[in-house]
Amino acid sequence: MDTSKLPANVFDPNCPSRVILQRIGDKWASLVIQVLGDGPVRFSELRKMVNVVTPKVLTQTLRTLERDGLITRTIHAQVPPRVDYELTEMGASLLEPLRMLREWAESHVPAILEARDAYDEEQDKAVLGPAGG
Amino acid sequence: MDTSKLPANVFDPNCPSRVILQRIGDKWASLVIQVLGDGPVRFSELRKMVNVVTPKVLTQTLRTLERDGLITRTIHAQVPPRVDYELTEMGASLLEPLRMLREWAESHVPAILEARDAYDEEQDKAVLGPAGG
DNA sequence: CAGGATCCATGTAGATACTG
DNA sequence: CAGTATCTACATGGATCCTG
Repeated sequence: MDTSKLPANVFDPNCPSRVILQRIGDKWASLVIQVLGDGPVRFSELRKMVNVVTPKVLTQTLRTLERDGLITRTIHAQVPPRVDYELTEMGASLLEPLRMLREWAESHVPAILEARDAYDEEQDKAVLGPAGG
Repeated sequence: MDTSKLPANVFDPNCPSRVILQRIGDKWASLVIQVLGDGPVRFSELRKMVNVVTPKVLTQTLRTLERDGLITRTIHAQVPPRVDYELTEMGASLLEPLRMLREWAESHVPAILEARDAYDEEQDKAVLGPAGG
């Protein structure tokens, strides 16, 4: 495949654009981004919104996002401590494609569930044999 | 959480729409879908396009996609054997959101790389200490 | 409040060898 | 050609405990 004309190409295993797609599939990253879409949120608020994530994992997620320039981390030197996370411009620009994907996902849930059901039934029949039903 | 009014919600850990997002981030799934965007492709062709995937992993990916109703698997009873994979209508409908995401990813690669560089430099400085530079 | 450190469970990818 | 079976390696997520 000739990819010399392209600045980036997901089909190239060495291309960083690959990791971006995987960032979207990250269990928490895309959720965090969407939560931050409404404005800055502090750590504890973030935890409440995604509900069941441990601080370690949330921190990991946030650091990765920060490193990639998608969010900023602002420390308020106060008592009690307060740290706000906010989308950067680049992070905000991801909101739209992400929203489309989320809408696709949410709207196709029933169809996918049906497909799975049908598939699993076929598999069961096959395992039981043609005379098993 | 009361989600009775919603058909689906990515913020609910129990909602299947979550796994869809992760399917997008799957190392091979989204690539396969995009390859199949041009029409049916057989197993060996698929392997060549994504190049480095082992048959086991590719099969796994394809089965999952098939189970979710995103692709179909057609066996041609011939010698040599031939199996074609093809997008379903639903699978094809994922092409658009996926393409947008891919474009976002590919176009933002430089900015992200820069952000990482900057971030890593800051970290190094912090580790060395204020008098270390 | 906002994490860091440590240990553990799991899932997913890959290597390798074999089959219809 | 198109897979399946088995084993291994590593990344990711989570539980628990501790700190500025």
